[in-house]
Amino acid sequence: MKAAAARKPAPRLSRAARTEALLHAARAVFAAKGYEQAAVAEIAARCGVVEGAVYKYFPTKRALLLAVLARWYEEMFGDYARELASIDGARERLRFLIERHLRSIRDWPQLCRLMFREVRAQPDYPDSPLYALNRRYSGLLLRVIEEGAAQGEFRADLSPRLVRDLIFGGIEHHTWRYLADARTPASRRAARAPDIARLADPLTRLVCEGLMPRAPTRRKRA
Amino acid sequence: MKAAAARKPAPRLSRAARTEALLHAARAVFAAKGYEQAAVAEIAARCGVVEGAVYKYFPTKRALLLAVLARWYEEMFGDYARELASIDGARERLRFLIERHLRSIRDWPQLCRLMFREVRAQPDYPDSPLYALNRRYSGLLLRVIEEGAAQGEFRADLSPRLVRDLIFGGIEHHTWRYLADARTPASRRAARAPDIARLADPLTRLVCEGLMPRAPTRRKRA
DNA sequence: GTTTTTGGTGAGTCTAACTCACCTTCGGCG
DNA sequence: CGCCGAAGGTGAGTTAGACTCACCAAAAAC
Repeated sequence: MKAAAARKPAPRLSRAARTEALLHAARAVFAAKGYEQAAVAEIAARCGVVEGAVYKYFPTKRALLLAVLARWYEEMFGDYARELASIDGARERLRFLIERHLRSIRDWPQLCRLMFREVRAQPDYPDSPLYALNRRYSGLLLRVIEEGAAQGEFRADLSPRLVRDLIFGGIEHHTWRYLADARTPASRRAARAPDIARLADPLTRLVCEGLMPRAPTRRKRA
Repeated sequence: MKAAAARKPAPRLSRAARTEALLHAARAVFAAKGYEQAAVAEIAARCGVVEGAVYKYFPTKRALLLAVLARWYEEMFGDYARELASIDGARERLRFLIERHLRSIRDWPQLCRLMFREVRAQPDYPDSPLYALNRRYSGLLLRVIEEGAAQGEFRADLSPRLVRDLIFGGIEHHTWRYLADARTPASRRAARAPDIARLADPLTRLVCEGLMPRAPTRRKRA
């Protein structure tokens, strides 16, 4: 009772600083509660402001979510392209991207889940900046597949987009249980994180070599 | 003005008949509007009853959704197992299930979307009857893969579950744009339905043979 | 020191899921 | 045929949370 339901005086920040604080708090609350269960009032309270203040910075709750995720995307995939450039061979590049994708899901299951469930499913998604960010990201994998096909390391009779979607969709589906459960600390105990070391390699093999056995598993020597 | 905002007299149905009518109306409304945009009042109105009446039959809006989808699942996959039994060869059975899955998505994109977005992502899903139905369905594909491996037609060094998830997840991801857009008749014009004939085969080839070229594409003769 | 700009407030409105006390019709039973 | 209990249906609530707005006060501009 020391605060005695204290009325809030008023801290005061610049627009940039307040935006930063709101994005930080919003990420935490969205990650912990999911979109619908998250209350704008709680995000505001964590910054020491009142609910109405949030709407001075973001027009809607949804816009706040999109801003949180855009920030995360930029943090995350900032230097993927650079790292990728230092890897030789289509198959090795493929494996790298598969492993990175798995790692993103393992490390940020709640934000991935928001991306999959709240953003990608909405009709306004194709026009949002997040769509552009996602295209840039998934374009990395697409280009690896296309280049692999152009140089004869991959077969050229399959749509690169189909291959890309098989990989991303397959990973998402395989890790879905973890994505759905890893919300509260309580449930995270039950949901075991995907073991990247044991997943990246079989996945790469499956995509590259297929389900049917190869006669002597001949490996091309460059 | 001919109805003059007519007050509703009162039709009256048995519990079974009213439940049926509500499920029918709810499927239409959920399919057209999605879960959040669907109003319980509208579902009720389509049956000529008032909103409160719905809650005599279903405890929550969500329970109504689950009942709608459970009904749909049962309609849909009633005789899959039987049809599947008449097909020989793991690869052919795989192709059959891939094609059927694509067909379900093409024919019921809105309900698939509800399944993916509203049901599967919820924490109560693993305890719901829908989860059991889905396990039964996806078990068909899993068993095809396992049997194919047991009989040497498929390689045995890959987790069957990983293969299954790659297929289901890949299909879902590849058709996502259609799933997300095919809601209103207006938007369905833009979202072209997946061409099953042009998708089932490459998908089967990709999964079976892999991304890397095979020397002479040797096909086993049984 | 005055004015203007802008961060912040708190008391609203609005919508839609859900509740509840009551009404009314139907089927059974003397 | 008339009563009565059960069950379908009603409509006026309650509640929660997103969003709005008129106003205030501190900082910045002049």
